[in-house]
Amino acid sequence: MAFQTSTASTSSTSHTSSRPVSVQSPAGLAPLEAEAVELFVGLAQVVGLPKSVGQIYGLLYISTVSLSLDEVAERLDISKGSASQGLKFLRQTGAVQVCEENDSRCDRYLAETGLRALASGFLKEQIEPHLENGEGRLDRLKRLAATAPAAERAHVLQRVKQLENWHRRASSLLPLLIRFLGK
Amino acid sequence: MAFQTSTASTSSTSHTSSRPVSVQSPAGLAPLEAEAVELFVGLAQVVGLPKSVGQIYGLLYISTVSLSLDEVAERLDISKGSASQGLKFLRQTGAVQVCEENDSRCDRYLAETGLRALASGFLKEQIEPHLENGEGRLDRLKRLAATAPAAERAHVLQRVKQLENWHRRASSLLPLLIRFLGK
DNA sequence: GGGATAGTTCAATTATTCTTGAACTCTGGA
DNA sequence: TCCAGAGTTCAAGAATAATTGAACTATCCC
Repeated sequence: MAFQTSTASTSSTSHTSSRPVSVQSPAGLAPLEAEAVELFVGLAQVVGLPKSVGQIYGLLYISTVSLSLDEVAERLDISKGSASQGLKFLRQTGAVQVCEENDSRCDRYLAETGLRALASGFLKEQIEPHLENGEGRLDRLKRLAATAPAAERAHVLQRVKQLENWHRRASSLLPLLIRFLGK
Repeated sequence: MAFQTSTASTSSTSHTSSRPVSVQSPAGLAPLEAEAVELFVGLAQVVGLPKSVGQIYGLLYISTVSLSLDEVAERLDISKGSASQGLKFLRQTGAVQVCEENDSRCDRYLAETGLRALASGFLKEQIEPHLENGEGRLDRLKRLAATAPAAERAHVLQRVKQLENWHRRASSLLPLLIRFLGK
């Protein structure tokens, strides 16, 4: 639950040297950024996502400007590998976007901040697949239930029916949820 | 994602010997039970609960009769420790109940099968705490945002306001969800 | 009390998941 | 063509979480 202890970065070109606390660009997070990152790390854990994903999204969420992969990795003090994977995931779920109007050669990222987009991306990627494969499971269960010893059959079939009911409700809940969160 | 590979139990008193496949009482799961257990193991993973919790609930869910801690542990081939912890959790969230009308000395368990009870127990235990401590986080963030460099202040305050909005919505969603799933 | 059964706890082990970093691909100059 | 920067991949290592099993407490019955 802690959050990465901030061992300050190693190599930083030291011109002008004096930097009070709240920096605006290079490696190391300003307190505000650190707090935002921490908040999203917590959120990530709740929904079962790796910490690095929460860190990355948190940083982009609070950032005033778009950031490149390298900047993200450096500021959060995580490897390029993690940053790459995290950003890939966030792109896939629609939680970040590659910034258009780009001067530099590399991609720059911006957080998508619409709750609807975030939630629906997450639900589609993380929940829907499970609901779908649940269907197969239920079918198998139903078939097995039909062959159960007579004494138990009624009970067991009732349970399977209840599961199917749950499944139906969960399926219908998804779009409702998205609507509730939408705009 | 697999589910415990079923290494059949070691010591079983072998009278009458011939047992085709679908047994009705002692250690080892009947195919129907195994399928139910597997289904709930999957569900457990989705919501971030340990596999053993899914196994235990799955077994109790499909079971026609109440089961004791020892029976649960033996049939699932898990340790008493796991069974104890898993059952404790399930009791706390209201997903299983200690069976009244009890002949034997030990406690016997029955699955609670009302979707509303299950969902609200889960949400209360697993989600609500995070929402509450989120409040503290938001406050801290707000305070930091107020001290941000002027150039960023407006942007940052806007983001914080958005987060507060999300938080409000999530809070109001919880009771709605429970209502939707209820009865 | 003494012995047996039921259940809990928790340190050590085991399993799972995340992160790293080096090797790799791709692309755009020079 | 060759180089340099941007980004990806994935095996190995580190970090986390779950499970075991043995020691313990509590209770019931003789």
